[in-house]
Amino acid sequence: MELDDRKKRVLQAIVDDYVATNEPVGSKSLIERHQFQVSSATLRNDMAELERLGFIEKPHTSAGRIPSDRGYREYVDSLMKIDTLTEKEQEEIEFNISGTVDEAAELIRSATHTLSEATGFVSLSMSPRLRKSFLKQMKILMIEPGKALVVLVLSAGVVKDKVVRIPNYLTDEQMIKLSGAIEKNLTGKPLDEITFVTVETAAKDTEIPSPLLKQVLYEAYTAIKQADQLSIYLEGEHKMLAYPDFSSLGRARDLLGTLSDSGMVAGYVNEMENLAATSGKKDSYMIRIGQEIALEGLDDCSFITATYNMGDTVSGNIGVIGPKRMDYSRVISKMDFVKKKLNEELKKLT
Amino acid sequence: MELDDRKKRVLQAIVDDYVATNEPVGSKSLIERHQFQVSSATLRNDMAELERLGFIEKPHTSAGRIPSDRGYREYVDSLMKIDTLTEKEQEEIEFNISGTVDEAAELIRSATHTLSEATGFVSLSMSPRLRKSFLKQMKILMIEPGKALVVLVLSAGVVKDKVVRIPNYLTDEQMIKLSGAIEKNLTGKPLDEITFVTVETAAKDTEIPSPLLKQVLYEAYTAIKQADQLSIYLEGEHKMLAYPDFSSLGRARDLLGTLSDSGMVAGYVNEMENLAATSGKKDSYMIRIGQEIALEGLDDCSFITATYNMGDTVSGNIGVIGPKRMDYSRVISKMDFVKKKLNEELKKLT
DNA sequence: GATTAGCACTCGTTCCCTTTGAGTGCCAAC
DNA sequence: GTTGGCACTCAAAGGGAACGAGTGCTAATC
Repeated sequence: MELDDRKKRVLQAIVDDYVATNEPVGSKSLIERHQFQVSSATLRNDMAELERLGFIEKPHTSAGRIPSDRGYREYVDSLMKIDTLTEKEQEEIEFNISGTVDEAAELIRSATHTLSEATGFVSLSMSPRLRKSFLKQMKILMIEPGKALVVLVLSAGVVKDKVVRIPNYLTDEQMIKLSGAIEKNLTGKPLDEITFVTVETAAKDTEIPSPLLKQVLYEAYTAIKQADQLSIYLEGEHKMLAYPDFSSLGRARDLLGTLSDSGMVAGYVNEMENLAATSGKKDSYMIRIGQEIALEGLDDCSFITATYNMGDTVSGNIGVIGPKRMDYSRVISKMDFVKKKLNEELKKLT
Repeated sequence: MELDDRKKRVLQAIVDDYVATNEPVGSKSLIERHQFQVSSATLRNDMAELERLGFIEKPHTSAGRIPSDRGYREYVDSLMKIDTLTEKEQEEIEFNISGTVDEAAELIRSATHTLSEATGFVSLSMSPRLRKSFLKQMKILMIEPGKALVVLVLSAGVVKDKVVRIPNYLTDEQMIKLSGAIEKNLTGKPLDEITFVTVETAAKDTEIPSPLLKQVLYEAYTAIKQADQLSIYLEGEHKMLAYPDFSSLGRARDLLGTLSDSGMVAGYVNEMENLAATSGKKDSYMIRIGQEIALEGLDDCSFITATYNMGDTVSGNIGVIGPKRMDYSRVISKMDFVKKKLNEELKKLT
């Protein structure tokens, strides 16, 4: 059931006006603000039809219309045109992201910060998904008797480490031999193919007594697995309080409560990413609107994410969470630009 | 101008009632809820006097009284009695803090989490102040040409590291020689006594060409200095929205906005700590009430901190931020218990 | 001199009623 | 298919009365 041209224009105008004013849009104000060559009565008919089809809805009988989730969906999928950033906006973003930082994690964080500043919304970033990266180096450093530091250098230029407990009477030499053996056998293997058995096999030809070995191997193994763990960084949560969409304390609380559970949000972003990857669609961004977001308290939000890349096999996400009554075009173009810059800077690091 | 006994009791009762009900307290309800052997008129006289002295105030002419900042101050300084936790409360806290964690940072974080859960307020922790800790080990690991990892093991059992850029043509051996030399000369020195010059001197007898050396030394030096940097962790900000004290969107926004600037909060906590240290007062906690807190948007909050210890020379802070209309006794006793448990667990780690 | 009963007064809160106005749906005419 | 007209709806804004918890003050009492 395709919408005819005028209905499309009407829907577009309603979304635009509602985003701009936060007031339900009536047929009359639509006529005033836009060049429709028909009367308000005609628009009223169109609006009744749009409502019947589920694109717009009424807060109450005698009010104007507001877009439904489906209406926003139609808008972002086929009605809006992504606008380009001004020179100044571009410069601001560039200035904040590029520069002196020379560690990936810090770079990603500064991109996230920039994203929140530029949009005025909550921004987020996921740590790079390292399961496809491979081991380049592994060192085990004795710290003191019973304690060692496992240092992993991964292909994406990432360094991870973890303090582990080891048997007291393990010597420095044994440690070096062991890490050498593991390193030799596992270098080049993607993290997600490393299992405890792989690690055990790798260490076979060291002449360390087996019970001792087992404990250290287990620790080394968990260190490797931990490197693979996702973490999320959120910024600007408090900015949501500035939007009238969350002026009710209850909504605001639900929203911030959910956002404070970073594990949950991380899981959701991950899910979005997987879905996008398997669906084969190759948009430069993913978007979820209102009830499409399966997180409590985000019914009035939209959730937009994009993917950044570190080398060939490693990627992560950045994203924005804002009121669903947002200027999608601006937000998307800003996020797109931040992503682009971030990718460029990440490339420089490797 | 000492308050007489009855006035003290009146002030105490007003704070207690106001904390419990969030309603301005009138002379009549005071008589009803407490066993005063005098009439309401007498209390009215006392209240007028307490107001004149600045301990309580009226939101408007025909309302009851609420404690002023000064009133709360008097209350926490001399009126309240710290109550003890129930078995169950203690167990809950113990359960959450002790356990399997064997890294200090994680332990501190879990204590912070517990603190927020137990009080229902915002909790925070500062990373340990490492400037008084000393270097135990230093290793520089080659990662790839031009990149190395500086690993520092500090006396408090803390491990810090940083990826640094080094000249491309520096060899592995040179690196080992260099880190050996630095380590040998700086081991046992407190971080805050290490300057660039110290590092430079330490490396003197390596035979590495000087311009090369300079860059690496500078990187090593910044790595050491960075280890000393304070960071803060905040949790439970959204919980503040649940309190009627912040039911006005504006207040809530100011509060969360300020809390989101973690550098600022960290600076403030640090200042509190320094002040307490120099003033020589040896309370187990520090407390700031309302306007005493020099941070925007925290006028209606109280800020309570305590100090945890890692070894002899290293310490950090944990703290709680809640509405100043809080049950101080409960919060303080909970924080005290969390601190005690945290200290115990930290001791086990070393 | 401290305490008390009594009383006029204040002022935020609550409730109810009216008015306003933007917006709607529907119908008959074009 | 489009339009002007019209009756209808309903949230929001405004006004005013009644309420009531609380106050300060005064004059009497212990």
